[in-house]
Amino acid sequence: MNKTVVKTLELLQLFMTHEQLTLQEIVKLTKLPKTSVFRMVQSLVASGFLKKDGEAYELGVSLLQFGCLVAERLDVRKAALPIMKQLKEETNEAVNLVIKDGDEAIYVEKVETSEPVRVYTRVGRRAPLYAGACPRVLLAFMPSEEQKKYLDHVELIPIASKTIVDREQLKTVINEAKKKGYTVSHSELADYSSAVAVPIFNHEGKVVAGLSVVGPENRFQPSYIEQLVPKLKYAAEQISKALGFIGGKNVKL
Amino acid sequence: MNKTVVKTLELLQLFMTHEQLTLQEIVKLTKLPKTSVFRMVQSLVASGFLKKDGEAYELGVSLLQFGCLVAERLDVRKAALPIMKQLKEETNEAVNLVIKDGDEAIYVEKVETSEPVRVYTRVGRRAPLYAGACPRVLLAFMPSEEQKKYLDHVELIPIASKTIVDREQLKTVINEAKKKGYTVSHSELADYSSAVAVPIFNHEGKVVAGLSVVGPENRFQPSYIEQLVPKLKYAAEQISKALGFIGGKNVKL
DNA sequence: AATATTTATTCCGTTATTCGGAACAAAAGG
DNA sequence: CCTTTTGTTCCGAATAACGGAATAAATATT
Repeated sequence: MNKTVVKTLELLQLFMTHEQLTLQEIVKLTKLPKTSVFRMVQSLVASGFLKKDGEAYELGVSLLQFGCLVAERLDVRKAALPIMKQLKEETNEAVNLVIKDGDEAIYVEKVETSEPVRVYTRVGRRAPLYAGACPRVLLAFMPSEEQKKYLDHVELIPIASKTIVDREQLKTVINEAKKKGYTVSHSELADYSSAVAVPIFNHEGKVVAGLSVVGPENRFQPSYIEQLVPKLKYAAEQISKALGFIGGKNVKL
Repeated sequence: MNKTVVKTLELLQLFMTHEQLTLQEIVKLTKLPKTSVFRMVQSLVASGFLKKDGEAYELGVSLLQFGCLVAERLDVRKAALPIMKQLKEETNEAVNLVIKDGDEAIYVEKVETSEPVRVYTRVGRRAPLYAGACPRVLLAFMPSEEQKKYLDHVELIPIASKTIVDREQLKTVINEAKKKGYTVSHSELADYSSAVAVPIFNHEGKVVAGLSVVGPENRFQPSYIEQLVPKLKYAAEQISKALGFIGGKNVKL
């Protein structure tokens, strides 16, 4: 592996949380020698990944191009989008699609609602697999050994007021999700926001994505959730079918 | 500057034109020693910029995150989107927004139409500044010395059937654009597609983007274009105002 | 089933490149 | 005018990248 490259790309990651950074600021954040940072930044600028905007540096538009390519090439996303829109029409709630990336969930598509009170999620956002309905549905339906390994090692850090931080409770919730085929979250990733999520399977019967309906907590009462679940399940089924999943078969676990 | 980093990021650029690449294929394309390519690819995988999908490598979802961040942070885009949607409603044609990135134009936003016959442009797509209405409008309104330098050195390569490849003709078209405040293209970037574009200015009176209406060539007759121009100009004015441009003032050239 | 072939990965001595302190330059602030 | 801050260049030392060759793994061929 190539140390310099990894370090340089780590540096680039700083720009995920900082819109603009001056050389000095990068030096402080990375605690790397100024000269080294300078060289790395130069290289990133030369490659179009950063650009200098007056004093400070910011992400280059090349990254926009890459991002769009990735979005286009995600075929779950392609299959899901029309059905997500339909689901939004039926429920009048925001609909999200997440996939697993390592030990994290990443939001790859969203359909916003026009409701005055709504929950905003950003495409590209990451969340741990244990928090939030949509990430957790990925966790619940992942191969059982992998799941076990994850559950044994993961550190449960609170993100919002009701993030599950108890390992046993998490296991219970996951088992319930597996049994019922969906999972619900209240204020796990953001306060006052709730979600209901179901899994999407590919042609091999493997979970490839989670589909969720998200909205303000006060609206997500049990009776309302009961109404949402069949709609979500139907949508997920449609998407899974589009990916070649043969309905009815048992999921490999 | 950091050679290894630049080379590695060059390698990554291969994935803009190739959805998937195996190690072998990368070696052939780059003509670099296998071991070096291997190391670079490993580094990119470690940083989440590539991921291994079975045999081959493909772009990692980290890039989706970066792309979304860039999109969000482009304030021209923020200001333009609602007005672009409105313009689409008025004209029933696809609307594009491009900005300049070095010697190229890059499409940063689009609003699609529901017309059966339409032109598809991908966000993140690049085009030279001399071809297509939208890129050319950036060229026409850029600072005159910079424009001169560009025009003296650029190599005019045909892209579609009517791409302008004659330097003098290009200069004429640019001067016309400056005078009229808009420019038109027919089959310059893609056959049978036409566009009308106008400039967007920021608070300093500098051109920061081009706004265009794109559609099938047969629909874009002179009489139709005459109808489009005022609508486009009005929309561009709105966006420019949102960016702090004080209308009426002369543009710095 | 054994062998050939292609592709991926590890090893390791050589050397080019990165490293980083220090000096320098430029700009901002007192 | 001097001080301070931030960005850029220099250069010898040290390390990290290089790449040929060997190995391993997976595929194809006989």
